[in-house]
Amino acid sequence: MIAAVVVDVPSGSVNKTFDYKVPPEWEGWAEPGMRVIVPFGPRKLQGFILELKPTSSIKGMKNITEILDPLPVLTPELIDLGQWLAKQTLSFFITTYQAMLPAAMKATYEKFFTVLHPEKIPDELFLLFPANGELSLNEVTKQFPDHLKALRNLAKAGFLDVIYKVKDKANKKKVKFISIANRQMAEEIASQNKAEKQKAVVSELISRPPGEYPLQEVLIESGASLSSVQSLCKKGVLFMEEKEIYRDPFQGKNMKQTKPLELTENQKNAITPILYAIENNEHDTVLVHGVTGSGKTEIYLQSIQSVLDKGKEAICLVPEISLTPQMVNRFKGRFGSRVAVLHSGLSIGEKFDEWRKILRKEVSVVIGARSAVFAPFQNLGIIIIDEEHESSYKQEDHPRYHARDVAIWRGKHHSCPIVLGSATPALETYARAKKGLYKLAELDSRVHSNPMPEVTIVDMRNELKSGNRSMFSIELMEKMKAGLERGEQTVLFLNRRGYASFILCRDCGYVAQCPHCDISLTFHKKNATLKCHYCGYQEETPSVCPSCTSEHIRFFGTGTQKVEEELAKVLPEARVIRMDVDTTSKKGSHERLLTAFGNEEGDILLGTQMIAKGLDFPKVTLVGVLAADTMLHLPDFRASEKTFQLLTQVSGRAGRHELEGKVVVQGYDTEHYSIQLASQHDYHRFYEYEMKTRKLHQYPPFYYLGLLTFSHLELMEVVEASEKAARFLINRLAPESLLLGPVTSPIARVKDRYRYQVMIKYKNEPELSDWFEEIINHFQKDKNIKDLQITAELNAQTLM
DNA sequence: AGCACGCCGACT
DNA sequence: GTCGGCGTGCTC
Repeated sequence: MIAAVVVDVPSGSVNKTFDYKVPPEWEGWAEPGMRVIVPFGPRKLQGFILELKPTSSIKGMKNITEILDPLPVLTPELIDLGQWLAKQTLSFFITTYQAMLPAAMKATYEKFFTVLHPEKIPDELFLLFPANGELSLNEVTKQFPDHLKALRNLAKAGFLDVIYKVKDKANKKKVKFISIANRQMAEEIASQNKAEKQKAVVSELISRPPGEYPLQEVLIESGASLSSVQSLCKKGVLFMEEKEIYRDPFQGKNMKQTKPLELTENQKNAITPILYAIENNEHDTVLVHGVTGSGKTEIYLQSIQSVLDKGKEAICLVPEISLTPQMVNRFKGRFGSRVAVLHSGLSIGEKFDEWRKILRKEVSVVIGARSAVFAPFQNLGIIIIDEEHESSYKQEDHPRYHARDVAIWRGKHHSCPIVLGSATPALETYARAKKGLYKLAELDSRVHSNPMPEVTIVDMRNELKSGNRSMFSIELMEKMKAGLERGEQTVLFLNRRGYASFILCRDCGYVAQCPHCDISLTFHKKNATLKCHYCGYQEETPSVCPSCTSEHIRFFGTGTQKVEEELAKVLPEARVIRMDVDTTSKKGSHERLLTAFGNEEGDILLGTQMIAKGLDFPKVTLVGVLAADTMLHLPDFRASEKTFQLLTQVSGRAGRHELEGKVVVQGYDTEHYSIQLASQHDYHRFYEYEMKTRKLHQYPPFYYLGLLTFSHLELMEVVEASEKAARFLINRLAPESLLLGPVTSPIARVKDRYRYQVMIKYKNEPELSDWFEEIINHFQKDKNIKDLQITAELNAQTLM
């Protein structure tokens, strides 16, 4: 039997399967989707079996070295999905398969020297070898780099052997358990008056119901040490066993059991097409467009319930789930231990454990971030994507997939519904729904029919004119004070995107720039440094302007720290909880701060993007947006859409329960339609307006956006390469397609590399993927241009 | 991606 | 003469 294997080498020249013989003893065990170790040249590599076949035309095939999994880790469906995805995203096969699995399953490689002819090895080198005879090349490089050469030469001469080892990153967590092996002996020891420690251990176990207990726990309870337990095991009184356990990130947390809520008329209408598709095993994509607080989550939960009732499985995607422990609690509360949670806040090991629960069919619901869309369920009944417009559903490195596309692919495969939920759907999504490609369910009122919060827009230019130079408008100040007096809470949102704190000279206008990238440096107060967010370059903050030596050089822009300081001045009695990258970098701090705010240990929650979504606190009656328009001027055709979405999300944090909510939006470009329409909670008018703009400028959803980006240290090289690519494409594109460029990228230089791009706006170019591939291959082979980097995207979300 | 093989410059 | 620089091409 022959196995076709993709190997763990992300390179174009080996982006195919290699045939290996399956040793007879593994026939019947080996299956497509299993990870294996195979010899590859002189090395050993991890790989995936994609296919088993009886014959092969390859001469001199080698044997598979080892099979790593007892069960396939990729289902046949995922194997197909990977092929499609590789083509779609112009990625290597191995890259797509690795993206589907938890990081813990990726291999690490290590080389070792072993001794073949001891008599030929000088003593000083011989001494380096550990007892097991395997000397790690890595260790040598680190500790005795001087000996490296000698060892290499000995290997070349054949006196040493080099062996290659493939290891799993995966560490199945193991814990020792003890139990009573012989109860009669145990009771004897417990009644004796010698060996106090042993007696304590045994008594502890006798006092418990029969069964196994974690060693560590018993030791602590009895005050004994490991040696007493070991001698008891030797005597045959106790039995000790190592067991694989799951790390449980939710250990010790009590989930309140929740019951399905009665749906409103509105919700019933929305859930009908979903339940219909579930009932009839039909694929359908349903967009649930519901204003904030309209009860989308309850629709998700009840849809999932109906999927589970049919014996099927469900995936629910949420953006960066660690941001909403509330959401996890609701799922765990409804479905208990049938839920696995996959999000970026978990350690590699924790993610691995959650994932294994899915593979072993120990759970039937997964809630998680983007990559959870690959959960290896085999009987999938629904995929829900909450906040479907979120840009985090698009992976920004290879494979550059969009979870929405993957979900729909899987929905077709399993004949099951895909539910997209949002208060502010992506324009693409809403357009498809209107066209009838997706079903549209509108939820236009909040569950408790409490009104949408009243939004006031404040033009900060007027504030400045009337002499208010603080960062809070009179209106916002008064409302904050009033809320404080009533014992209510405020959320202050600072939109920092496109508004980094940069250094500006007030005399000559000099702005500190990164010497390696075309971008201004960001001021970090912590150690008074200027940092580049693209390449990590750092320098000290100058005290005089490097350009005109003026001393009037200072940092502009508003950081959360600065807002916090200002708040302390104007509202000293308010307790402020600040949430930003600085205060949430430690694991769990995020949740802790939110819990503190929920327990009313703070009056004002001040933060950036991370507080915009999903928070639901009854006492919040005021939301302040400090700089609503900073994103509008970014070179991004989605700027208006993103601003509208963000303002709508933030406003939605106010007045979700009995108390009425108010929102104050501050900005400088307050006439802008995305600010005006967000304040009126009018998605539909925003949609109409924005669609006109997109049509006018020929952007998505009217056209797909293909993007080729070239980068090189030499400007001339990128210009030439991108022009060549443009010429290649222009002859092939359909007449209604548009080719723009080559032009410099919005960020013209990153890490000293110049960046040029070619943009293709197209409606239907089935061969574009092939042409992109051809271009990439061409430049890869071209020996006249070295070190040219090309990235290609068929459906670019941004131009940066 | 690695690694071997192979062909040219600077050393014992 | 040889050690080692990196350009080239292959890995079932």
